[in-house]
Amino acid sequence: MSLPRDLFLGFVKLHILYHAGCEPVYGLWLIDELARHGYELSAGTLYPMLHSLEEGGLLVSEKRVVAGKMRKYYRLTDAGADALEQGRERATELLNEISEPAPTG
Amino acid sequence: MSLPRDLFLGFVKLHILYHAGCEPVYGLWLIDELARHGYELSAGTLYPMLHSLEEGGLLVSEKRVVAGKMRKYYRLTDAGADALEQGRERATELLNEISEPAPTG
DNA sequence: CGCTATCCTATCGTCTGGCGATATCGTCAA
DNA sequence: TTGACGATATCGCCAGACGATAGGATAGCG
Repeated sequence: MSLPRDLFLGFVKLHILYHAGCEPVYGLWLIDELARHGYELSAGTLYPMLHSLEEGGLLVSEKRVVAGKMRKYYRLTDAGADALEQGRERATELLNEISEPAPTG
Repeated sequence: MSLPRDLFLGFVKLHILYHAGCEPVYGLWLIDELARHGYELSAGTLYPMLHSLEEGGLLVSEKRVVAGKMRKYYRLTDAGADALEQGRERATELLNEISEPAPTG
């Protein structure tokens, strides 16, 4: 059985921030990359997500024409790097906690 | 600067599942416990969350009267344990990935 | 006994956001 | 010009996050 999606969306965003920190990324590439990690999102989910991340100051975009196609490349901002770092810490803390054996019952 | 909340809500739910797997938990205790981990959520956020988790079959509840007060205790179901396990894996994978040093720029 | 404080859960109204489906835009090929 | 293709943008609906507030049960006080 699959998990409710809302459990994962934060993870997805963190992934996006990370990739945008490695190199400029664009929509369809992200959809593909995330699918490789098991997160299947449609364009109707990803693009608004990107927009809100940009609006929130975590990403900045820049239009480029590649092979005749317009692409919007997103890069991580300082605030985005900060958010990613906080996400890292939170995720570490979460894993530390939930990885302790839970008594069944 | 604080992160957008939606980055964290999945983490919060995983925390809840974990705690519910350790021992039966109830609303206000969770609010307190989560606050200790830096997640401040109000009752209006937590209770509907609990309800939807139960509706989704990840938790089951049981009413108990403690010190004269009615409390609804939530425990993890098998499906919930499964979800938690998947969350663990995802979180591990996420951390593995985003912990690699990202080339600046 | 009634009053009030306390503890805990439930819900209302609003606004945000996830989603599939669809529209749109720019370029290349013929 | 038309069509195909790579990509982004948006519409419309429904779920859900949120603060605020209500509800309900009991204990303690007088």
